[in-house]
Amino acid sequence: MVETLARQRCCMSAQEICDASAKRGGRVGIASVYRALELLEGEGLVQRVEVGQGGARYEPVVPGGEHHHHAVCERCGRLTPFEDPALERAIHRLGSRLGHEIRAHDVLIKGECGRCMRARG
Amino acid sequence: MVETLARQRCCMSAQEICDASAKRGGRVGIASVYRALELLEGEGLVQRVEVGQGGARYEPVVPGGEHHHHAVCERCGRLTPFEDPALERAIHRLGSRLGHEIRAHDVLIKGECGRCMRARG
DNA sequence: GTACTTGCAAATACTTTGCAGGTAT
DNA sequence: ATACCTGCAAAGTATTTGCAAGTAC
Repeated sequence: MVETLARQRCCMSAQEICDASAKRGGRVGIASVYRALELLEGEGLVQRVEVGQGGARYEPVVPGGEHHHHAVCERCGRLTPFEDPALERAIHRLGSRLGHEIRAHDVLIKGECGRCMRARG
Repeated sequence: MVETLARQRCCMSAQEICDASAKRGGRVGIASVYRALELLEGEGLVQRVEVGQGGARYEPVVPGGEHHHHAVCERCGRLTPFEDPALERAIHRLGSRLGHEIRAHDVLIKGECGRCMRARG
């Protein structure tokens, strides 16, 4: 059941995970969702993403695989995932220069999304 | 007085700003701090930084000047600011590729800080 | 006085914890 | 029976809002 939670692709809030699980038959309390997320995050299977809209979101970590970041639209709130090798390279190069381990990193871009730009000016 | 808040250099929590202001004579309620931060953030004079430790932090934005990001130590919680031109370049290049405006961006590095690495293994 | 700002206290939102009941071993 | 997992409800923290009082014009 804990597995069910992490099966969603995109990042979701704890509440969304709870609701989504409920819809597919598995009734879960919000407390259990948080408890499961805490465990999964500890195992490195889920990562917490903060998009500055009150409330964290969580998304599964693909074990050895792709790695993306998020762009959040300041107008509609839509979250767009993206990946960029040059960005990753820049961050990993930082490791040697900085006297700080880079166990994980997160990049958040804020601005208007393409959809809103097209819809308005 | 609103100015007093943003005069601190590093990023602080709302509560820290409140306490710091109180110490230098200006008694401010936490509510006013949040109200001022909201305004200043709207004006682009202050930016909210989320380091995933429950509670946002805020720091003044140097108008045309330097721009840094943060590395947070997973062991001691210490926050280390850093800047990296290559990283900035990578992000700005992203702008053209991504169908998303880049009005602001944030990079957070998580890992053990130099001090902790030296103190332990 | 009218308009605006402020701090306090109450209200909210999100997350964590205590606990009693249920399941597995 | 023991150990573990669960949901509910209570407790906590962070942030926002309502409001009456204070200040500026």
